[in-house]
Amino acid sequence: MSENQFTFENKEYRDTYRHTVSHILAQAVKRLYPEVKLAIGPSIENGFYYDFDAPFSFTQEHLELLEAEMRKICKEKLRLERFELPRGEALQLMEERGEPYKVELINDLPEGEVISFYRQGDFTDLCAGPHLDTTGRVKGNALKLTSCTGAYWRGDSSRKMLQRIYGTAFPKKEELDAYLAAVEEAKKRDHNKLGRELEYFTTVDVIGQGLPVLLPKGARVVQLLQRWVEDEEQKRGYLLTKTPLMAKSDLYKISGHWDHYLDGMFVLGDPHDDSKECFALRPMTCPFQYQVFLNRMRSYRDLPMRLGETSTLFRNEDSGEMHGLIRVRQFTISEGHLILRPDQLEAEFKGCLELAKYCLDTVGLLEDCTFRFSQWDPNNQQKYIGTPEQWEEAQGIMGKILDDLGVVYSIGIDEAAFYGPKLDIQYKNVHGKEDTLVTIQVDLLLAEQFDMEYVDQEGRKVRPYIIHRTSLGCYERTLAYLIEKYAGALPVWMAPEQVRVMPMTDRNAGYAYEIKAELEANGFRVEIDPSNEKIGKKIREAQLEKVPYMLVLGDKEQEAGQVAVRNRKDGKTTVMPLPEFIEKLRYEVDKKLR
RNA sequence: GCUGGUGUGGCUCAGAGGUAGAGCAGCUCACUCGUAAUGAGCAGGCCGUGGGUUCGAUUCCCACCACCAGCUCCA
Repeated sequence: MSENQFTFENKEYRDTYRHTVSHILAQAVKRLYPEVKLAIGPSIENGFYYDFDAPFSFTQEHLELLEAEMRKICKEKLRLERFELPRGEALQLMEERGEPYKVELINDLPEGEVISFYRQGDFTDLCAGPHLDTTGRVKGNALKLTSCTGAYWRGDSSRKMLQRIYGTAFPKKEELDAYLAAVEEAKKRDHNKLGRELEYFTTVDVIGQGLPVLLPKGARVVQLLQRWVEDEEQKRGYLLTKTPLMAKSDLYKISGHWDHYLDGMFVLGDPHDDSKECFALRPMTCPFQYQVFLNRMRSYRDLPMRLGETSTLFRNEDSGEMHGLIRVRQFTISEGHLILRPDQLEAEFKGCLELAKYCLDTVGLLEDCTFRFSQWDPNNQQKYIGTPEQWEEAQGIMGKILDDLGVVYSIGIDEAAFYGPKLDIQYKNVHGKEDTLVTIQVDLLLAEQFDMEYVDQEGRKVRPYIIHRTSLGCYERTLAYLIEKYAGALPVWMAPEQVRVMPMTDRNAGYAYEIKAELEANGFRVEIDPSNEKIGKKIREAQLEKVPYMLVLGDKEQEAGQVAVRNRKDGKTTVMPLPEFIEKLRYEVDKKLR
């Protein structure tokens, strides 16, 4: 065994260490509150948690008492001893100790599975291990209970909500402090805070949950991303469509949304009253865009048909789901559907992936993305349309494409759309929570529902394949991640305010306005500092540091007909003629430099 | 939807059972200043909304709404 096996560089050791700390937490809980029942307590990415069923709510005060008890347990240097029991004795032990959750876990273990326990002093827990040999190896001053919150038993929302205590632990206190400081630092980039401070968006009580208002700055960024994506798609052979934001229930009955997605839709009218028309706002664009294909009889020569749309969607999310710009009830995505001959599937899928990667790379998010192959769950068939055979076929084809393209992906079971498997491109926010940014989906089912067909070379009518895809995903969500990625200081090409003009004195105000007008005439986004326009007022510094360039204009510059350019990146000021600055800006914007 | 927390002028917060404060931002005036904070004055609040308890509530209780973290669900 080499020495560095017992450091946090080694994930296995790190997990073992933190899992042991979670046992120490459970032991502390049982010592202080014996009536509390134990559930499970694994290590996770940045620490560990343990779920408890307690007749009271844990508070910050409880956590502090528990931390103190945990430190005590570390000092006691209790040995962790593993032992195995046959099923009957294991059940008896947990029943005697009054642990119903552990009893359930044992009952669910497959026949023949080894049932192991770990004992440390007066505490024994059902656990597969592994663990450290003694609680003395845990540094008491380098562990911290970070939060407590609700969590469903076995992740099932129909079962009891338990209380989860999150914590973390490191081998040294300095490492713990550095981690906690990094977490605090990350929170400063939180788009939900920064985006409001910098006036990208706001929310309004009387408008409602999940319905953010994009303020001029946020709207500007979204607008230029949309224009750019639409142009890029046009270059790649996409046809732009504009389809309605709502439709009669009839459309959704054909698509399957009425049966599989009704809870997620905003319905206008009474779905149970057949005497009147009933509408619903669209939660997806698919059934609308298919109508473009269905407009007339299609030939194999028409395929692939690549349809793109900057599409606004409405989804009636549960009230607790909304989060800033990341999870909302109305959003706009770079939607698109490709209608294909089967032999075109692989090449077109590749084209979609290349486009998505190009878009994400250009805005700077690709380097932090991960890929997930989202599959159906054969044990949850009521969620999906189609037969197991059709699903196996679609997933088989998609898996082969992904492998051929060398995509490194994880597999997400029961993460598929109701009509097909997906490649989801995932991104984590500053809190470490992951969401889908871009999705590319293979759909062999909906063409049949909509009776879509084309005439092949032999004159036969054939069902096309369909790819559902986004290129930059949802603009609101993308904006949120951009704010977090750049801490609000967006690259010049997408910055809502590219240049701030600051007259030194009001003698220079006229000159400043001339410069501003000239820059705007060249298509740049400029503001005059609203407070410095008059002398002696303060600068809006919090926003100012997010603006890429500041032009300081005093008597000297005015007389020489120049501008003093302060670059945000290095803080340096360079004096140059305006045309030179315009050229510099134009270069950065055209090249989309970051 | 579930668990916990929060809700006081545009923002950050203080306050207390008798009907509200500070700093910053805003406006006015003065000051003409070289790259993150000039000075003086003014204005701004039905203390999230609706009920209840009370002589009296923004402060106590209930419901609802919104915001935050997490769970579940999803782009």
